Amino acid sequence: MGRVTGDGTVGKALEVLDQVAAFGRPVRFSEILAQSDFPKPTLYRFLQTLTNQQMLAYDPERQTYTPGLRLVRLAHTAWDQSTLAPVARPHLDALSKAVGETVHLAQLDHAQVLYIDKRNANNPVQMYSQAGKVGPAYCTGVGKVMLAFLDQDAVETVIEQQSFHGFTDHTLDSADALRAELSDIRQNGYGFDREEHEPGIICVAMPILTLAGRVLGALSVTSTTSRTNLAGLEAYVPILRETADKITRDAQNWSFPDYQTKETTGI
Amino acid sequence: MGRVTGDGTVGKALEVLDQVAAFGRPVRFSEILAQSDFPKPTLYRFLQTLTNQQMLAYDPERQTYTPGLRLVRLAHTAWDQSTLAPVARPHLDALSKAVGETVHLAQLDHAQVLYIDKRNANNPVQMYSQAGKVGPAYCTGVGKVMLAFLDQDAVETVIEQQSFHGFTDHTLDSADALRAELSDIRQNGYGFDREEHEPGIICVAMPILTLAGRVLGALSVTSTTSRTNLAGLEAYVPILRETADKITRDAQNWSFPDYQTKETTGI
DNA sequence: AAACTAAGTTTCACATAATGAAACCAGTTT
DNA sequence: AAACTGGTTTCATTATGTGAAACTTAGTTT
Repeated sequence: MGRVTGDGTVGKALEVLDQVAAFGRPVRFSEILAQSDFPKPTLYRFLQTLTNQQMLAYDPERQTYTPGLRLVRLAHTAWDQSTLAPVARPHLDALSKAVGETVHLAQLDHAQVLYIDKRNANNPVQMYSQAGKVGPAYCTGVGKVMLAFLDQDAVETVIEQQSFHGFTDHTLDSADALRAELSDIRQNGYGFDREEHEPGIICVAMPILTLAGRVLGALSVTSTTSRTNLAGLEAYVPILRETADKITRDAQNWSFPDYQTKETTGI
Repeated sequence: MGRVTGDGTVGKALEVLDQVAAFGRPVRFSEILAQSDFPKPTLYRFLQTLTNQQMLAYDPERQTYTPGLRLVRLAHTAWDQSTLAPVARPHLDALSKAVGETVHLAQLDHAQVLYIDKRNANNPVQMYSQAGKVGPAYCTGVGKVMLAFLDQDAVETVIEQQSFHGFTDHTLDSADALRAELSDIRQNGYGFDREEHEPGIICVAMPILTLAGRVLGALSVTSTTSRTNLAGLEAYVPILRETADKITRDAQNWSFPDYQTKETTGI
């Protein structure tokens, strides 16, 4: 039959969940239906189930669905256990204090960049708003340095999945351009975003690798062309490398999360 | 046969997901099996499906499961669309700056307090680590003020679900004690945490209500007995009330999320 | 090295649960 | 009042999920 999901009913339900999330705003049944491959009653049932399960929230007033609170609860654990964030946190704090610019911590998820943590330039942060955000891999500093250190065939798989939308006129808009850039990055050990995603926004990025060389994530320091330039950002390379190394070291050791006291401090 | 979930296969799968998350650490198949009502192969299949779907992450090295990255992605949207956080953010920033103490924004989820956002006292924040965290309703400032303004029968339902564990010797450890406290809070319009959850930790909390009086969430300012006392915290009541009012007002207006430009700023 | 054991994985007959065409039920519009 | 449109329910059919039992490693013991 038609290409669906694999993973049976559960997979299908999660597909619906993704669809709703993808709208990025409260959506009505009919809007989802229009996007969906599922027949009306099937979709209807999934939405009911997901809502029951608090994976979606339903606003009876406006008759709209949004992703539900249960996700927030679950994600807390996910963030704390399946990402670099807890290990990286102190190092990210230090880095942030040292450079005084916006810093990001990201990981690769599928073929996308997933932002895991962030410190804002000066104003005391509004984080989670950004953690969990996804972005294109081919035109962000963190994205490119992570791709650069993937193994050859993994890169190709990921490259195939990029859509190469030209955000600015500096955006690398072809697989070949990207391959060349990745090769450069591999050479240097770090990379830049030269206003490739947003005009005026530049960054320098450093991969976080295991001792064996596997990609764990990436760090970046972001600024604007009005405040500095690439040469200015390059000055941060040493401290970025240091920070990345520390994270690597901690991650390596910490990999035995031997029964940490689950809740030492109350919230 | 035995009480399960309702919501068919999807519900069961999500139950498993919760179980894994509840461990709060990477878990092996056999550990989950021990907790689970599902027979071995059934559980096995669910874990496979969830892992496939990135709702769980599997570490083949240690043979352990943890909540997966997909949750982080999804929660971002949930947080941004189904919580007070985006509306409250600027007001929370202002409040934080004004009082210089740790402030929390929370909502009620099931019978628990779900922390949605936070600003730390002085050190520039490590938020998401806390957002998504859940806590008991009966012995936190935010929990109690939210319960206080629920309608009568809703309160009773919630009270039944509390477990009344005595965290400290100030903890309200019975339904009746709690009912009395709620009545006081209703009188005053705000409430305290008198070291009920953690010794030395006190807070003043203010509900966020709709104009019609329905509970949306709660705010709190937290401090320690070494730095101040309840009278000291009470001084924050006016600014807390003001902040809560502003959030109410914005939430009321903002409820038509009329096609906001999905991504104005890149990350 | 043969005999246990425990943890994880696969099989397969069976029963349950998901499926979706069609029908139904508001509200709205023509 | 007839013809939409968006949402909900029914129900026979079928696909899917189910779990006892069997099997496969890998790790211990005798």
